[in-house]
Order: sequence, then C-alpha cells, then structure tokens
Amino acid sequence: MTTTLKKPQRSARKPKGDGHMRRGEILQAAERIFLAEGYQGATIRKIADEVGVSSTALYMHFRDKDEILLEICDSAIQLLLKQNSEISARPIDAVARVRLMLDAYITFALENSNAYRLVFCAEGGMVSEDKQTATEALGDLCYDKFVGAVREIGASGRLRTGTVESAAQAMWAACHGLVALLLTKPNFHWAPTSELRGVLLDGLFYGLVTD
Amino acid sequence: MTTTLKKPQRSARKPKGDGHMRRGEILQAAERIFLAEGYQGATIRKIADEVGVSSTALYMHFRDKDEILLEICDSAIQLLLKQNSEISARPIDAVARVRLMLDAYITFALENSNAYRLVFCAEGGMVSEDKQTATEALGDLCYDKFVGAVREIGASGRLRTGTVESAAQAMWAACHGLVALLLTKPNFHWAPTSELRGVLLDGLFYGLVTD
DNA sequence: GCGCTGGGTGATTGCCGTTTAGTAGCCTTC
DNA sequence: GAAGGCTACTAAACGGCAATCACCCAGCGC
Repeated sequence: MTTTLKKPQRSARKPKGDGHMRRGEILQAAERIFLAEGYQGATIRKIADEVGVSSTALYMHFRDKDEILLEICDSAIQLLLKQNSEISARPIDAVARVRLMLDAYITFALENSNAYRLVFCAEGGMVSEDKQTATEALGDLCYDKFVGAVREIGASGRLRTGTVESAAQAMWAACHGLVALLLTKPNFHWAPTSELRGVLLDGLFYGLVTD
Repeated sequence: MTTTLKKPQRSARKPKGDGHMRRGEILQAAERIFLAEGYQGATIRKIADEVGVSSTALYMHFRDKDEILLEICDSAIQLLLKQNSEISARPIDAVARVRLMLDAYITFALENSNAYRLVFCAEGGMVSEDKQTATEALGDLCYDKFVGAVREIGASGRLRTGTVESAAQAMWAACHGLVALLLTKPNFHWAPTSELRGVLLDGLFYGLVTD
C-alpha cells in the first residue's frame, strides 16, 4: 500500500517509444489479434490495450483502422508475390509454372485466411473501396506474374479456349472460389481438401490447356 | 402553439398493424434497404424509420437483425431452388442440366448480389455461424438438386476425374469464385463477363466430363 | 528561459444492435 | 362494466464501436 513512488501510481503513461518503433509495436499487436480474431475482432481499443496505450494514440501512427490492418495484409501478400516471382523464374514449362502458382495461391489463402479474406473477400462495410489501393497494387503485381505465365501458354498456342486474360481470370476465379467457400463454410461436408484441389486444378488445366 | 389536440402532438404512435401484417411491412422495408445498401447499410434504425415505427418494435417480430435479413435471403434462395428443381426435371442430358444449373447459379448471384453475399460470402461479423441454419438448409437443397444431376453423369461413367462429390464441389467452387470476385472487385479489369462465364464453364466441363 | 512540436491523454460524438421498463388499447372473464 | 391480461408498441438506456476534440507535457533547438 505505502507507495514509494514519487508520482502516485497514476497514469502509468507509456514512455515515448521514440519514433517509428511504437508503430512497429502497434502493427505487431494488431497482427496477433487480427490473425486470431479477424477483422471485426481486431478493434482499435483491443490493439491499443495490448500495446498499453490509449486508443487515440493509434491515430498518431495510422490514419484509421483499415490502414493498420491493410498494412498487415500487405506484408502477407508480399509473401505471395515473392512466391510467384520465384516460381515464374524457374526454368520449367509455363504450364507447370501456372499450376505451381495456383497451388501456392490456394495454400497461401488457407494459411493466411484472415489477410486473404480482408483483401479478396472484403465487402460489407470493410475497407470502403479506395483505401485498398496500395494493397491492390500488390495484388495486381501477383496477378501480372501469373498472367505472364499464362501468356506464355497462349503464345505457344496451347490455350484450348478463351483469351489469355479470360483464361487467366477463369483460373484465378476458380481457385478463389474454392478457398473462399472453404473459409466461409468450414462446416459443409466438403470432400477432402487435397482431393478438391486436385480435381479442380486437373479439370481446369485439362479443360483450358492442350498438352 | 395553442394545441387543439387532446393529446399533445406527441407520439404519432403507429396504429397496431394487427398480427403478422406488420411483420410483412418490416420485411418489405428491410428488403428495399438491404438490396440498395447491403448488410451494413440495412440498420435496424433505418428499417424501423422506413416502417414508421420505433426500432424496438422490430424485436417484437424478429429475434434480431440477422433473422430479418436472412428471411429476405431465404425467399431469394427459394428462387434459385425453384430454378434448380425446374431444370432437374427437364428431359435432357444430365450434362446439359448441370450446365444450366451452373449458369442459372451465376445469373442468380449477379442479380441478387446482396442476398448472395450474405449467404455465401458471409463472414467478418455477419451472421455469426449457426443462425444461418434455415437458410443453409435451403442452400443444401439447391446443392442436392445439383449433385443429383452430377451423380447421373458419374453413374453413366462420364466423369473424367474425381468423385461425384468432389467434381460437384469443384464446379460449384469455380462458379462461386467467379461471381464472388466480380462482386467484390467490380473495378478490376475483367474480361467481358459473358466471355468469362463461357471460358470457365467450357473449361470446367471439358476438363471434368467426357463427352 | 522560450516556444515549438510530436507522442500522448480523457472526454466526447455519433453511430450501431440490443435490453429494460413501462404504456396504450384490445379481449376475455366475471 | 370493471378487472385483469395480453399484445403491439414506446422512450430511454446500455455497452461497444471508430473517430475526433481539446488539451497536456517532455525534449529539443535556440
């Protein structure tokens, strides 16, 4: 009880955390909560509490909540981009590269489900539209890498149907649909995930690409 | 100023709206707002205002907000179910029936985008999980009709790969992915929708079904 | 010493869904 | 025809949310 503190035990004000290091702390805390509890679960207050700072303080470092979470998503998507770059540099058949990319995409989505949802399923009040621009640019880079490989397939005349763009987008859409449904409806009586992936990709390639 | 009213001009209380007719009014107002502004835009207060009633009154007729909106979705999905039933009764090739169903599914999703989103993309704070049970049952019926047709294809040995379940789910997922992305990212440089639909479905059928 | 500035604060605003406690009017039942 | 009860309704409030406001204070260059 007897307080030996000069200042009464009051504010416990967090010391300055000079410069951008506080920013990193916030991102770290936000990431923990966001990954565990998703977009709605990661509230400004919870993040601030975890850092040990008032909720207002977060607005010193970020414009709003979405800026925090999108920055987290950015670094997740960087990972996907890196994978795509790495794959597109491999000296193997373009078809194999496209397949590897789609496979990596699915794995990425399932492993980074909350980031994936925020970026690719965001709607309904989240992330109003334009704020995503930075993140979307990253996504576009991933898409470009992917389309580049599909274009090679098209250039060698092995696209069974559609244009390069429509074939690429159809492949993307199909994979997105699989992971989106798996994430959204985890309780549905799905066939084993690996089988689903196989059937979808096999069918897609057989249907869109000639040997 | 001089009020000639017995009761001061106060409550303008909405008369009883006896029985379930008020319920219908609420659903109608909710549907208007929900279709125009989506899940987040359709707030309890806005709906109540539109009906001309206090927000509390809505809780006389519905357990919570989700019950209102899901009931709207239910009637939308009934439509899809009706289409699927009608298609599955047609005396045509099973492959053609499956294709018609998927095509109807895509059209349905694009035309009832808010209902579709709520039922098939619901996540992030919406519709916490179990509340969807009634709606999900309807969705399952649609899926069953669909799987029935796919099963016929499988029974006649024309499934190029996968089991009946995995092939059906892959087809569903692919179509879901297309509409989900089109709805979520309307500003992306998509190929013309009709071409995308065509390429996706053609590829899928060519890849999963043998003549 | 002085003032500026950047990181910090508590209180407040304006939404939201939902709950509580109470009320107005009809329907029985005596 | 009064008493009681039921049903549809209400205003006010609660707790949570993102975001803003007006202020505070330590450290720095001068």
